[in-house]
Amino acid sequence: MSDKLSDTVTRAWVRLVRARHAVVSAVETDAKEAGVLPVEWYDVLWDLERHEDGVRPFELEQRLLFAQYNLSRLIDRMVEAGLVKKVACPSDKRGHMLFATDAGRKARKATWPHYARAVNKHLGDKLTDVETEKLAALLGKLLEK
Amino acid sequence: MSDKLSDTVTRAWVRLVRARHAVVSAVETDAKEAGVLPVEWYDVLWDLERHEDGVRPFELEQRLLFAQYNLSRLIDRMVEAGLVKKVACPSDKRGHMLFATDAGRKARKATWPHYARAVNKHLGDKLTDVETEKLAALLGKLLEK
DNA sequence: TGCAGGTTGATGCAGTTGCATCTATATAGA
DNA sequence: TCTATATAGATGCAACTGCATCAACCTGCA
Repeated sequence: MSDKLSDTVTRAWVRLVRARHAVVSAVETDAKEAGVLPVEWYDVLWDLERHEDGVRPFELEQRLLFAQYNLSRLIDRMVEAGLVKKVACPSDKRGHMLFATDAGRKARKATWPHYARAVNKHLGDKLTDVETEKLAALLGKLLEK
Repeated sequence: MSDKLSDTVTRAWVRLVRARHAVVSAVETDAKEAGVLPVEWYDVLWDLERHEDGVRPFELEQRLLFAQYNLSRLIDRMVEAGLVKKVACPSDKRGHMLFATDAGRKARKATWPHYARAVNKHLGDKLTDVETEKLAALLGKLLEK
């Protein structure tokens, strides 16, 4: 393991940070202007909709890479906002199951086209299909092991 | 501009967010364990070292993509920590010039090998040189205009 | 020159994050 | 069964971020 960084690796590192920052902040700015849900809220709701039988917070934590204490409070806010429902978990008294409420489903649905548009604009439109595929593949390698 | 997101674009978007998160948080964990400077501190110092004649905060803001209010306070903390020196700007009484102190230079230098190792480990070693080059090129396209 | 509008940087405040720690419950093993 | 250890989730506190706004200063133009 070297203490030297090649120029190539350095460039990839810097650009990974910057490109993500550029894309995410552009998308979030668009979302904010449209007055729709923040990305994390969207992601949580989307996960809950795909798992209709209820989701334990720790599952969400693993799938969406949240810090435990952040997720705990995010869920509180979403419950407060009426988008998520918390139900005591019958099989584990420490925990609870989470469900999207109707309002949550509705809000997510209304949010979706804004994200689609923004992601297309700030990411999809800047690359050809082949390039996008390649990018996803390379990023995937960074996520392995 | 479509309200539909292709699977490919979606995958690239998700992985951009996750890969950056995975790499950055792994690198920061290593840095924290080693007790060296946080990345933003490193970046600021590095920029100051490369511009020996002093840097205006707004330049730093543009080059390193900081929010103005965050940078303002980050600089205060770094001045407080003795790593950065603030000098009234002779040509513009609103602003000041920033310089790295000797302690700042020393801290940055001590930090460097840890980042190099961590970035190699969490990014460089996961891709071939050609792949890294390609990744940097594709990410670069996301940063254009 | 004098003023309108822009730029630089700071800051009060509310909301969020990170860390450490706590409680309650579950589970594995003596 | 009883205990030790692990896991799920919450929370107090300090630090940080985002927003809005401010004061000071600069610049261009009438």
